[in-house]
Amino acid sequence: MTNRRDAVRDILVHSEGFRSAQDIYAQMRSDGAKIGLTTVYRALQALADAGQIDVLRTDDGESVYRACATGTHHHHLVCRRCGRTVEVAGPAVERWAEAVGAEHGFTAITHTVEVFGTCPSCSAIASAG
Amino acid sequence: MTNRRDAVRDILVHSEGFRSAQDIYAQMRSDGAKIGLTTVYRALQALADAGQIDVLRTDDGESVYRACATGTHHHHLVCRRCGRTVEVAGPAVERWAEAVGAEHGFTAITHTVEVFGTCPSCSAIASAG
DNA sequence: CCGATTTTGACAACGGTTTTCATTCTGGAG
DNA sequence: CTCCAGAATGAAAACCGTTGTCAAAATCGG
Repeated sequence: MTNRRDAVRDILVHSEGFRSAQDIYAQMRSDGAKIGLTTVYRALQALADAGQIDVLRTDDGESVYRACATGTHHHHLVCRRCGRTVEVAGPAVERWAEAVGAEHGFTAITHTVEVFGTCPSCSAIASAG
Repeated sequence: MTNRRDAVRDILVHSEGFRSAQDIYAQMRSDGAKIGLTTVYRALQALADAGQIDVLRTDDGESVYRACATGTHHHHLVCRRCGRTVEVAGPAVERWAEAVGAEHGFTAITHTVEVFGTCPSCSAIASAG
């Protein structure tokens, strides 16, 4: 039964930004779901393995997950204040990464790129307050 | 006394790629140094705070450190096989990150970029073996 | 040398993640 | 429906890197 897995994915699909496993677990429990933390982790791993969600590590070592709109390669622009996330394509970076790798004779280039900033709403709040 | 701190930095300076705290600790002990793991962590934090070393998280949540040649902003091209690291400047990425942020109205843009690949030596080994 | 301050490091605590293992659920066979 | 095998589940323990605690040791100023 992948019932729980679907439930976990559902949370992610309806979330704006990245969510942590514990976060998702807490929400499911407060929604009344009978699910264990273990199962949340397992569902998350399964989804990540299936390429249905993205995973990345925060600076404090927590894994965060997000259901991405597309299955294609892209990066994220994340608001450091509210967590709002925008998916961005970056042909320029892809080319840059390839070029940099090639320049040093490296092959099979991959890369991780994350852009952080303060979103318009949060900027407004910040400058107002 | 920053004796230990210097010792820790020394290890990093003479290392090719990124090293983990535990890794550094192990090496110092096997070199005969009388030092505690706690102190290694503290030294690493101090060095990172002083901007003398770079820190990043591996995919499995471990923090790894590296003494960088320059104090200016740059990124890393890391061999996924042997860990060899090349510091690369990427004006193009900087501009791209700024542009992407601005395009969505985000301010105070920062970014993390890491490029991974297989270095020439390791490529040779791989194709040979 | 003496006291104040800092540094050190063994050990415990922490927190997120993973493993363990007994229980529950599922689906097919009889 | 009952029985069984295999998969899924989840509570609790184990793990592991990291951080905090606190007493002992080193260092500095006088």
